[in-house]
Amino acid sequence: MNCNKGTESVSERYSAQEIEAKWQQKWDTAGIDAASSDEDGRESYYCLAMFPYPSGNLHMGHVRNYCLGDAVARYKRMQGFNVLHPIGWDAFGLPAENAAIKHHRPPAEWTYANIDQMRGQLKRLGLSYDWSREIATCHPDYYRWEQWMFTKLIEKGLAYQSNAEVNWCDPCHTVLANEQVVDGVCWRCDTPVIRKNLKQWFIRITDYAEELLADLDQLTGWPEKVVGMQRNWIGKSTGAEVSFGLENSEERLDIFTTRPDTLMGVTYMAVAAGHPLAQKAAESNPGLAVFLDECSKISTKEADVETMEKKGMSTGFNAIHSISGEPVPVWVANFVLMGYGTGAVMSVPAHDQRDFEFAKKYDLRIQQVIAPVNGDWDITSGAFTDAGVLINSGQFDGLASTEAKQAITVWLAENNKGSERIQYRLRDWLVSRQRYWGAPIPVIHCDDCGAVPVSDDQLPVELPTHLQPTGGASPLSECEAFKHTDCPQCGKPAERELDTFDTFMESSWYMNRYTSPRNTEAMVDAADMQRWAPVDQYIGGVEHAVLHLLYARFYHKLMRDAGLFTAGQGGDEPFKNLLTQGMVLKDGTKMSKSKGNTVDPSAIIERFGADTARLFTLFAAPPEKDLEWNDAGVEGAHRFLGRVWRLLQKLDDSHGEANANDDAASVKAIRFATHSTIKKVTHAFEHGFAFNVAIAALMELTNSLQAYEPVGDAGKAAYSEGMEALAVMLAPFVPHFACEIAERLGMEKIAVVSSWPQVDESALAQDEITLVVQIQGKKRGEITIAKDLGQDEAMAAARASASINKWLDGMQVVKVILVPGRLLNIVVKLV
RNA sequence: GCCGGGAUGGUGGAAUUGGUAGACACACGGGACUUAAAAUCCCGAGGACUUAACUGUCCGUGCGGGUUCGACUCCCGCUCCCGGUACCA
Repeated sequence: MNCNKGTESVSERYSAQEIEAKWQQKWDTAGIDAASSDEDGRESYYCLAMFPYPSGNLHMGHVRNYCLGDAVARYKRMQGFNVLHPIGWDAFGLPAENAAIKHHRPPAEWTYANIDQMRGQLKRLGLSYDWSREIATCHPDYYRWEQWMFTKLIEKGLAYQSNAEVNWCDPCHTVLANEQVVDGVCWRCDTPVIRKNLKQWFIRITDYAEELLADLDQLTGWPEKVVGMQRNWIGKSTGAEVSFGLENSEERLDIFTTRPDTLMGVTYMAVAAGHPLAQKAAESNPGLAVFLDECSKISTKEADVETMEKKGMSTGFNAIHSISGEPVPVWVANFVLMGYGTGAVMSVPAHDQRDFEFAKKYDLRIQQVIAPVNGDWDITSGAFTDAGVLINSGQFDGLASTEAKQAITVWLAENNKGSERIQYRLRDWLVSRQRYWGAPIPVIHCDDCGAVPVSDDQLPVELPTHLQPTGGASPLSECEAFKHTDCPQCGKPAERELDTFDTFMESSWYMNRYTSPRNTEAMVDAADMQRWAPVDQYIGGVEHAVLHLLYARFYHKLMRDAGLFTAGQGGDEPFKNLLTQGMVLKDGTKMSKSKGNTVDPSAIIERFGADTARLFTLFAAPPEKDLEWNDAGVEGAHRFLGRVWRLLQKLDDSHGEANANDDAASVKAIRFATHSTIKKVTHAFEHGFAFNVAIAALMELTNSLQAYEPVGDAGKAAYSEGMEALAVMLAPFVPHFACEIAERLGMEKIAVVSSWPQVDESALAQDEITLVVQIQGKKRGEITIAKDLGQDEAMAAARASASINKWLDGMQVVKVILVPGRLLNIVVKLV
């Protein structure tokens, strides 16, 4: 190694801290991170990473998310796009209230302090955000538009009030979030939670179910799994609504079923504990009243409801079978929920496994009405849940399940006992939260006029920010100044709604607000939407695959339908491409404070610099997979930067032009390395963002350059070419470092604004190729032949190799498969 | 429970989407440099057996089957882990 030439730079070691401070200042001065509002001929590109909840400190999951986004944003800038890359704070939410209780500070104080802290950390990472567009959702300038939108939804009938159950803790006198219910008890006082019915606000997302489902087809830039999860979540099913009569009553019991073909197999009905029929039965049945009370002590979590022991009790009432007219006992079951559909289901134990187990447990009748098309089914062994042929179904006997669904539904409709019905699993969006730290729901309750939306000129309804939560009832209920107001309609004294919005409300439209974040005239500006929306690349955790992403898609359509922009201006969908990143794990589980397995990004940055932190998080795993944290790996990333740094030593001041026609084999090899790396790294940015592989390719190029001894002008030029390409391609990942290298290479532009390198195809041309030779699909050797040779020549070359030919001895060649440029597989058999 | 995803050396991962399994890195071992250490550089390495030999053979991508000239990749059946499950965000 030629160590003497570069003695001056040897003494100067790579110092991340100095370099990073220097370049952050330079970028800031140059203003290269701001999205340009001028028409400058560049195409727009909107890159968005999910904004953070300001929890206190940046964690590694944030670092990963934002480094991914920054790599994309920087790459697109280098490709010549005018890039919008904003950041802000999802600042309302439960943790702020919890912290407020713990530290006796109002949540606003805690939240804003965290924002300041985390903003500093993001800046220290050198992320190329347009800070002039920063937003915080807890600011009235932001949530006023959400309140405005809600009043429009009330006017349109898209927002409404209805009863819904919440987890209630009696001693704490408060509603508990699902997260605060641990094994059925309150996390703070260990009291079993009970369900409480409250009047709450809903938004009719079900009105948009069909469009939300249909438009999934447009989302070709989304991972298929996310599209599939949304499709399942919406859960469209076609079935029948069936109306059962009740013995000795005028009332009816309505249910929905996806299996009308099994209707003749109904042997009992099951209703929710909260169903009027159950309540009525309990009045004269103390045992049942006790059971209903027990049912109200399950948390509202779906996982709890579905996995608990299935229990029931008879109401003593009978329903009348819609077709047969036979009496059918009505039971109360703890797994039937009020508020999902009609709060009642028909039960067919012969053809539904849960019903089967329930029937076995309580010795209820099992009536088989579907038989397998081929063979028999032992109905004592379990439910037969497949489609088949109808039996024991009177006039419908012999029909196949699909025909029977149709026939029975038609019969029900003709006899006024039901109809075909499309049902969605998706339920309307419950947006009320009985919490303080959220956007106030802009409604005033008047004794005479009812729930009246706050008028435009009275918006925003500002949340008092000085209140102190205690863990009990919402402090808003004790804030007289907030609570009391006048009815906008009749002027009489009235009370404000004390609930606040679900924080998903804020995160459902922030992507659009970034297009005109300081707009005081409207929620968004149509021209700005035209320019930037939809988001070209959205990046965030898989955990948001359903809820956040579905609500945001819905809200986008609400905004469109409110006339804020047209489909042409903002698209029908808010996010064109989606990258779902995996979590950051340590010791196999998600990093979290409670588990004590967190790694503080600041400590890494302090020790190794931002570029090392960035490089490691991008290199350690493919973006969509979970990333296992590894301290040693961080050191490895840092060492890599040191290796590149030392490559500078090999350069002297000659900078000739690289020439593709230079025939020196070593020049050709290094140029091949350079240009194949450009190809690989570019491919990573254009297809799937496999940055771990892109960085591995850059490491390989580094290894090649390190092993290369530049000789003569052509050699030096090829070396410079490789170094410059390396510096520019490193810029999206380790921007400070790349800029410093580029500057030291004497490049005219700093790396972050350099244009992306082009592949010189002539440097990739090869005269000879290596083919793997397989016999019976097992690798037996390699041959190197001229690239255009065919199967016969390849066979000849294979036979010429002794180590290959020995496998062909005494064999008859049956078949030869040549995969051009890859392999030759020879299939043989004994002669 | 239901929906979705995953499993490849000691570790993180790669494999041009059916064509050389283990790129790149971490950890480890050996060597060079050094008074020494750090840093750096060079070399080695999936496992088993075998050879004078990095010779050669076999096995190997969670488990059990299948399709194919050829399977980490496709199909069927499992196991375990992770995410979501509507009030954590």
